[in-house]
Amino acid sequence: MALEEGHARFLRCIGEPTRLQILKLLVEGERCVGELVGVLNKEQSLISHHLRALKECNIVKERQEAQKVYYKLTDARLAKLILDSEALMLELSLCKCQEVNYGEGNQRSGEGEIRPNS
Amino acid sequence: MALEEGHARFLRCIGEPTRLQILKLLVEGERCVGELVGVLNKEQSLISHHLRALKECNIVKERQEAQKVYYKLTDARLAKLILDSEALMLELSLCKCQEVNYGEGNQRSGEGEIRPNS
DNA sequence: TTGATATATGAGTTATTATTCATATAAATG
DNA sequence: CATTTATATGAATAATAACTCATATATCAA
Repeated sequence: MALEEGHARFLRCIGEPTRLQILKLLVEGERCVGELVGVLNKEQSLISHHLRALKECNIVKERQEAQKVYYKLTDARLAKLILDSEALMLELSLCKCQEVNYGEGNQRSGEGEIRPNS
Repeated sequence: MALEEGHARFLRCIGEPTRLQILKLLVEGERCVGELVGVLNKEQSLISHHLRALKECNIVKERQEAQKVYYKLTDARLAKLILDSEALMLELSLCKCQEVNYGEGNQRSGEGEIRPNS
């Protein structure tokens, strides 16, 4: 059962919304922590914690440049896995979020942009 | 962010050791609850709860025959995803379970620390 | 009908994980 | 040196999720 434990741990590590957002940005290329914080508009410590979780699973690796730390995927096949699983989820309506519809996936959050709810 | 939520939910649904064990059996073909309970040697109610979770995510579907209920994957691509992600996990040593080493411990890591425990 | 078998369910408890807050480290800059 | 900028960390709390136990439902067989 050890095999399933590692496998499960890996899938759960990917399977968290904020980490998925991070990973989808890293699919496009290397990003430093500050960029991720800015784009995702979340607390810096939260992003750091999630990056650590990803690093501990060998899903991402880091590279320091001056004060900044850049992260990227450890392997291109991870990008494929992430994108493929997303496509499959959508196509098979797996885990449909009943209260939300996916079609409007256009999040263009700059930093500090706050939308008044209507 | 709704997209990532469904995606994450799906990955977490797969990413649980017992559910993965179930799924890997279903990759080979349809199984009824009793068979799963017998093979996995876990409580019947636990297996039932996990099957329900998988069903709610549309990952498996059921078919009743007499008293027995047979489960199978809803789509063959799920089997591929499960097997591919396992292979990738093994190949990249993602989320290595500290207490067990997977294949043969033949990985010569550059300067990585080899910590059998943490 | 009764009893046996197969599966499902809900409540309660425990375990795990995410998030925040405060603070620490570390590199650059003046 | 002190300060600013970028990132990391630990403790505490909040939110989820797994598991067990008791029990419910449903089908079959006598």
